[in-house]
Amino acid sequence: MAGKGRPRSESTEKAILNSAHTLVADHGFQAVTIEGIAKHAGVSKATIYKWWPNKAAVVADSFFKTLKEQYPVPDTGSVIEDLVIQISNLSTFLASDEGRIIRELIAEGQSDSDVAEAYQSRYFSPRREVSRTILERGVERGEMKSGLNLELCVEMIYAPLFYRLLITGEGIDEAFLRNVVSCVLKGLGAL
Amino acid sequence: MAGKGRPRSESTEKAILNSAHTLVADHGFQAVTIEGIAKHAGVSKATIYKWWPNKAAVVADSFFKTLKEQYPVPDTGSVIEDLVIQISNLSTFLASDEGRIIRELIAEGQSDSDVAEAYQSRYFSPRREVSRTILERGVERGEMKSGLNLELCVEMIYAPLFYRLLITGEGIDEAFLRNVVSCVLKGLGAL
Amino acid sequence: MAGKGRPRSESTEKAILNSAHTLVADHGFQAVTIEGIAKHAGVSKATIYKWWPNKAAVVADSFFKTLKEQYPVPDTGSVIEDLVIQISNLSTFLASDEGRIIRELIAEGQSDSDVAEAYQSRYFSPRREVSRTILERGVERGEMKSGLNLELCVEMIYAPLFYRLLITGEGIDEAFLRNVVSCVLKGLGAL
Amino acid sequence: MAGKGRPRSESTEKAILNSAHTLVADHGFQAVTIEGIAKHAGVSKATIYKWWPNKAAVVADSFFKTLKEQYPVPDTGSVIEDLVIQISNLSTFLASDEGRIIRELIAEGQSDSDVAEAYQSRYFSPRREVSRTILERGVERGEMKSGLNLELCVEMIYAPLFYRLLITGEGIDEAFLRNVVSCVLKGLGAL
DNA sequence: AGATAAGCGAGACGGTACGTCTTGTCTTCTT
DNA sequence: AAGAAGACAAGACGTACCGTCTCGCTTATCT
Repeated sequence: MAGKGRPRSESTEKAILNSAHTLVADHGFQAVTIEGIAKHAGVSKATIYKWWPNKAAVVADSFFKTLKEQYPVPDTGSVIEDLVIQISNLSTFLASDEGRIIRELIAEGQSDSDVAEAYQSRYFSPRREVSRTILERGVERGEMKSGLNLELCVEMIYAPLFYRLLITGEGIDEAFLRNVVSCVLKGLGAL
Repeated sequence: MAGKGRPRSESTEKAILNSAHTLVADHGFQAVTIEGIAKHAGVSKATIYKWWPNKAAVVADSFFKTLKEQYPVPDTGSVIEDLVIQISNLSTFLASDEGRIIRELIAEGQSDSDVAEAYQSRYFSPRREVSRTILERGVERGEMKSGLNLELCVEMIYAPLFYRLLITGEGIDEAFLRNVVSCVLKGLGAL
Repeated sequence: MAGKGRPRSESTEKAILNSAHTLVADHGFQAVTIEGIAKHAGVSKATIYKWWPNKAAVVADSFFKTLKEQYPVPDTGSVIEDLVIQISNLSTFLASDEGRIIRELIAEGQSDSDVAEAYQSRYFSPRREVSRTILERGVERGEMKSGLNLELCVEMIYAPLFYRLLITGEGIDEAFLRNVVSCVLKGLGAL
Repeated sequence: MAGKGRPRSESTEKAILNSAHTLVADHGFQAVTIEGIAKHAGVSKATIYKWWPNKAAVVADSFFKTLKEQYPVPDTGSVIEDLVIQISNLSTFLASDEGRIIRELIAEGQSDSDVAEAYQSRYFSPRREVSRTILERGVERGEMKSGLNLELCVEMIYAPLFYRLLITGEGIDEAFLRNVVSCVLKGLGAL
């Protein structure tokens, strides 16, 4: 734990991430430049390049570090209700101005696997885990049959959300989500 | 109404689109530049800008014009089989090197609505229409109940495909597609 | 002389050379940057780099193109007078603010042989030639003996000038120059 | 009053000067950086900046401290021979790889008066003093007339050397130096 | 001995310029 | 007109040094 040399400045790091976040939220990922982030943060470009390899990495970091804590896992006693609440929260966020960032990160992830890895592990995995927990709780409670392919179940519930967000751009309302959830549970024979 | 002056050169347009396609296929969307396309096509940059507003437009055009004709609509007599065949063809293509282009166009579409509009109307709509036809044929045949929300049905069948392609990057095999299709049809009460 | 493509803009070139000259005259060679020249000239950096390889080349060009015509070759009938007049003019210029530029170019020339070549051929050679002409005229006139090593003569007359300018920094007055010229002519047995 | 605190490390100073000298000898003044010297010497940049104001100061110091002792003052009994020997030694050194450093320092001196002052007082003055001594000895010996302007004499002997080194780049041989020396002595009426 | 003070290596940092690259527009000549 | 050639302004790229700044450690002198 040598710790030689001047230690990294926390305030600088924060300034960079805050600036990145602000700028991307205001102008979109494409329009933001490292140079712009540096200027906005009152920081040297070299300092940014020292700690992050490229714009996507800074923005990803800024996004994930700034993220508010997750919503609490809903627990109404009904699997369908719980799932609808959770996914509804998620989709509200993803459709928001703030959420535009992650849509743009997903876009970036198509050609930068580091970014893809980042949103997978830092964003989606934890959220999928919550859905899984809800499902497992339903099985324990006897509300749902056991022996289901829960992975597939989660996947099919999340998929239409992203399909609308990324491909068709259609709006997402609770009725749609409710339809999706009940269709998947019925279709997999859970109910 | 021919118009005065020298007419637009067809060979030039072809050269541009071919070059765009080749270069994107070889190096990826991000790495390709208008300048590169112009050089590769032996064409002036200004000529490209005259007919397309930006790189994405050229690449989109090159992609859709180069596209081979669609597979014939499958007709085995079974809705599930037909759907699985169709989606399987689609997913095979999307997962291929060639298909990487459309994944990158989807990425680009997150911040360029013209591109989004383009792949919607020129690529996905026709394919969704095929699926819809298959479903309608099933209803006519009495294989499926009538009165279903076919839009939702198509959406839920396509969604997991793109979810894997764009978000998780997981591979797609026929078993997965078969699961998805039967789950959706069952879930919506079609069978 | 094909002349394809947009021709090089004369006004741009002039703006660059003028800016380079102004800035170097005002702030010195070291303090001037390509970026600064570009900004001052209202020109893109790339345009400068397109036509000159580096700062020294631009400055050298700007210096030599801006140079007023030479003083007329003096012709008083006396070799000594003529030489003193010519060298005096030269040294007055070299010691001036304007002349600081060429002193700095000579400095640059120590590590950039292109620059060295430039001031040799574009500045000093023509001036040495004038001195040589004066000497030759003296020989023709019978004022000086023939058979002298004129090269050496010119060299020894110019040398003390640069010695003071570059090494000792001492001022140069007419008396000094007169001493030098008469010493050299006497020393080489010209008189 | 030795002073409190850890004393300046001699080995560090030596390492810095040695590195500066080596690097400048190998790559030239322009290509050398403080950062490079620090790295090569295994020393902190801040330590260099603590004791020297800039690169030129370090290099000047390194050059003058590393300098071998001067050649002994020649004493053949002939002023011309002594002068030729001395100047020949000097010019051989200045034309060498090692001597390139001082040429580059002279260049630097055009825009940094501290450097100019340094080579004046630490390098050229002592050498001019030697020439002066030779001349005075000649006067004492009766080999030369007295009442001469010795300053001018020394100046005119040194000048052609530097003129060739710095301006024309021409080589310097003994014959040339002999010509110069005898011309000057004759020209000033010393002989 | 303990306190005090400076020297020093390591390395972060803001700043500035580098030289390159691409964009989108323009000007000229050719077809 | 259409188009190739290519100049151009604009501005970001990622790199390199500059000179300054913490750090923590070392090495002395002075209580």
